[in-house]
Amino acid sequence: MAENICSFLPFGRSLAILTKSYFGALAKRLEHLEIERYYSILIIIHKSESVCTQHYIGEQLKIDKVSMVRMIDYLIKKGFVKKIQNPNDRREYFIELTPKATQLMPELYAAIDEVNKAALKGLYKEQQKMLYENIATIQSNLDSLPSEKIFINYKTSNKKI
Amino acid sequence: MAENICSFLPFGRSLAILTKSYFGALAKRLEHLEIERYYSILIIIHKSESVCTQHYIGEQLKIDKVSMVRMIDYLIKKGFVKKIQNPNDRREYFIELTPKATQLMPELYAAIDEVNKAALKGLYKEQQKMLYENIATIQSNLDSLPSEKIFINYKTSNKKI
DNA sequence: TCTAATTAGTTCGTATTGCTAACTGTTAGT
DNA sequence: ACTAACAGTTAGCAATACGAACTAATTAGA
Repeated sequence: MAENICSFLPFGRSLAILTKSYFGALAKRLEHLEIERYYSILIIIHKSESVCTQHYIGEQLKIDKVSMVRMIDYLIKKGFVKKIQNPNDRREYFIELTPKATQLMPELYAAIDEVNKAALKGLYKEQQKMLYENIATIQSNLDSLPSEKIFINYKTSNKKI
Repeated sequence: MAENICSFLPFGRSLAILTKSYFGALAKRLEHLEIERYYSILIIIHKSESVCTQHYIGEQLKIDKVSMVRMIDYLIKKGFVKKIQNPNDRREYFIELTPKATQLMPELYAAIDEVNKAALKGLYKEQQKMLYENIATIQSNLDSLPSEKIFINYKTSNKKI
């Protein structure tokens, strides 16, 4: 088509489709691992310089606390994180990586790096930098707008394409 | 933080959060309308130069056929589209906008334009153009990677933030 | 022509996630 | 001591993606 029909769609629609494709590729790249979701939670914990509560993780990833409970439960069940009550504030629990998860992190970073590189192929370093900056700008613009909460899910299926 | 923790996350995570924010803002901007979802389906139909089958719409928006059934049913129930069996291939149904939907389209485009403008505020026209191009490039890169199907949902809630 | 394969769309069941609301236990403020 | 706020939990609802099985219609092939 001369004028792609997608150019009329809301900007966010392009992003949604892009996001979907990205996580599809990442899931494929990581399918040999024992875990197929919640990588970002592991990264937040791993990269955090301090201890992480569920509240903190949820804030970073914009995940609500109820969903956080479910996700952390899953990660505990899989043996990737453990929950340690903060003795100084017993309402909180510190979420920590198990050795099993720690051991897995380099591979996770490598996979992410690989998919990022593949996704950004053909963009000059300058363009990549600008892209990240623009995304940050847009995020900041949107954060200042009135909005309704929106629900976004990612779930891998077993179907290969 | 000097080095934002988010910079370590998969690129797609930034996109996911951005997408979420975008649709939150758009939903807010459109909350006075009688419809709160599936705008993109209406746009695909409206902008298409030919008739639209469910199959075609799903392909454009990367929505699976089962979900398409539900969405079209919703739009029919709301009186925004109607389904007309193709006499030349009675397996197919053409999805068409009702006058009610047609009448609503200008406002929808205006709202999208407004949110897009707000989202892209601070980016020069050149940068915006580059952004769109880069997104298209990345999409094309990702389309050529092996992937698993991924599930993405958007649902507005009633909670205001 | 007759049969098999394919296609458009539907229905059912399952899984995931976000939300609200109500709840427990803990901490902080007055 | 009493109350409010907070971290996290639980239960239930809604929305969406998926696979599988299905119907009806069409197309391809022998």
